[in-house]
Amino acid sequence: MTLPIAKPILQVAVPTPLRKSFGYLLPESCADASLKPGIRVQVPFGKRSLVGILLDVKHSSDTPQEQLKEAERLLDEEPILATRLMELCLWAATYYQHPIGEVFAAALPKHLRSGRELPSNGWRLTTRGLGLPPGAMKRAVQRAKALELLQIGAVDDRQFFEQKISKSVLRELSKLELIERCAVVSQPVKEARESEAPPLGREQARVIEGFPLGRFSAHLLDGITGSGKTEVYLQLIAKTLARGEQALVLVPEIGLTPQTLERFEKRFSAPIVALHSGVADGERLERWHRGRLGNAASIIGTRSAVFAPLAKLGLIVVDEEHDGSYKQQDGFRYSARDIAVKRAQLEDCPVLLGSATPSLESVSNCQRGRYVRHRLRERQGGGALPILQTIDLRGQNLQSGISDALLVALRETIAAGKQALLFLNRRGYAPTLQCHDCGWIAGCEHCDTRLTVHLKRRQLLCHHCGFRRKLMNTCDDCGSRALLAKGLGTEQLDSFLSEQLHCPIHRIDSDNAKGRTAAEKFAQLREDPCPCVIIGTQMLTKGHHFPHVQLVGIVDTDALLHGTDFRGPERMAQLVTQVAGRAGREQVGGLVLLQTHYPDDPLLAMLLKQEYEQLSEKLLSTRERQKLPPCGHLFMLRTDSKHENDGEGLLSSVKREALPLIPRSCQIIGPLPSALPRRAGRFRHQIWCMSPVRGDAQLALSTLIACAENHKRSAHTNWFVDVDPQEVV
DNA sequence: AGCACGCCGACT
DNA sequence: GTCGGCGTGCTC
Repeated sequence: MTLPIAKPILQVAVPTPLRKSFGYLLPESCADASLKPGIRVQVPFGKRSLVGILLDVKHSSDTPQEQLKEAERLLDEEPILATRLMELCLWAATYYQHPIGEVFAAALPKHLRSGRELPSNGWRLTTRGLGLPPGAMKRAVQRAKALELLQIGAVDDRQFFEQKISKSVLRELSKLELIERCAVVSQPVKEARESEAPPLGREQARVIEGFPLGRFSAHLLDGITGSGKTEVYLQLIAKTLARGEQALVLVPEIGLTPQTLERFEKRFSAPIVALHSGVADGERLERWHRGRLGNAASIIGTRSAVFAPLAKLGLIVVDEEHDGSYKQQDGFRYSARDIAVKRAQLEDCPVLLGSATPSLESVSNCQRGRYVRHRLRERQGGGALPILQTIDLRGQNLQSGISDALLVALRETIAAGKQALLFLNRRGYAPTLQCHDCGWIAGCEHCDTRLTVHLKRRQLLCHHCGFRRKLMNTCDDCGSRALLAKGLGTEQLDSFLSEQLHCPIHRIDSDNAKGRTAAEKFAQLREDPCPCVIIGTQMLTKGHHFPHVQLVGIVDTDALLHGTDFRGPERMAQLVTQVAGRAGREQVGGLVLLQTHYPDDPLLAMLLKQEYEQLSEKLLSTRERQKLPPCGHLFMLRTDSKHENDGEGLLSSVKREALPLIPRSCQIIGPLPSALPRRAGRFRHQIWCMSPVRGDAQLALSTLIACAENHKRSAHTNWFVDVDPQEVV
């Protein structure tokens, strides 16, 4: 007697915001297909047809068999996601409690999500080609050579090129239906011919020599600006390539400038592939595929590149690991840095997090022995550290936010033929427009915020939602013409300094320098040592070198001092240290001046000593006392709603229902309105879910999610979760 | 999130 | 009469 063989059930991750996977029957026509997890499956879903990822093949299902639909077709023969990437996505879906289908969608290039075929990169014999007698086409030398090569199996384009078999020969064979295009896995490019590796410093050499490739370990490269972190990355990548393995390098969103990429490309003969938001979909698929097949020696990319496939991953580098842009701020809110560490674990390779100002998360991981800490305290090329000083603003005369002392310092710097840099984290001319007669303030129609004055554009702009209106001449309320632009922005600094100083003023902010323009400006400032003033926002801080800058001025230190959330002091310390690091790299006597009304502030005092490490330990002990991240775990359930009280109402009832089921170690705080209660016309609220035990916080969050899912969905109220939130405002 | 169903008001 | 507004419910 034979047992009835149960029909296989395909468990599929479907791109939908539902937190589950879906089961499908295997169509008869695919009965003999190989069903490897990681292939794409086209499935009916409601009235639609979607591309999902096969997670598993089962023989039973929770849903009754008769409710299962048949899958429409299998889109791949071989998995497009390797086992380890599948594991990584599954882990991320659990860790971030995010719908599995959307996690997979985030890990795939758009073209693969929409069901397109993988690009072909080689040739294989057709059935007819396989049937050819050995030694066929003896007289057509080139064709015979091609067929000979193909006897072993599929061959990629690069090998034909190396064997000097031309494309036309292959095209003819293809016309004869002897060969066809296909996707081939090729060997990673092994030759890592390094060029012009500069001599290493003692500290750098120690890191590289002792670095354990070949198995999982996590490392923090804690190196002051100018200490040569990038050189350490490059040499470790070289070692990785020499082992026949590939490297994955993550950089912050703005860090992947053409110069950065160039530095990597110049160094290695092996192909380096860049993945960032500027790469178009078609090209992205091409590059993604090259990594998967081993044709790319390394991938360097921003956040989403953490999911990029690499056939033989041997090293992951996360540069400027403290940078906030690694955390996605909408939809699937993952941290690429944290996923990178998990990925290294799954791939069994080392991960190196680098920063001059490590996040408290990483500092804490070092203290707990989870990461190995490597310190680089010497500046390469011997550049001296700049001197930090405060300018006490109390009672001082200010013009456009600049004190006389700072103005003098600027004049002296320019007179000495050097460059100066001013940091002000506020673009536009002024943050407020106020009526001098009645006190009216120009506010945004859609947000609880003021409109920023942009004088050159004659516009008022909301920096939160993008709302704009023409700069008016009269007050909306009383019609007075006495309108004052109050407060300070980079545009105003620009025009003030243009009057005061007789040198070029370069403003670098997103109004003024975007994309290519910014890159060109950076390049120009790097090359040209002529005296000038560079004014910039946060854009300045992200890893750019300004070798000729001698003076750095932090115009509004107090704004940084009074940050909005518990990460404020940490961000302040990182920002000031990073900005200070722009000074004096190749100059002696670099000077950083911080304008402040609070020269005695303890945080500032510590910053002046330039002991970020001690400072971060101090901040960490404060977090320890408050049980805030990374010393406690923080998850949030957030809402945004059209009507003021809907979100809060939803959160209150979710909290009430969930509370009895929540672990004792958990603290549930809220619902609270967000610091900017209304943004882009929507009201925002949140619940904090905190516990010293991660598992407990996770459990509490899933309870909250379960309760939220039980509420009927309203068209006007959205809710979403944020695990390890970056901004708590 | 889509997408359809279904129930009410104000148009040809 | 029916076009379309959005509240409600479902997706293997």
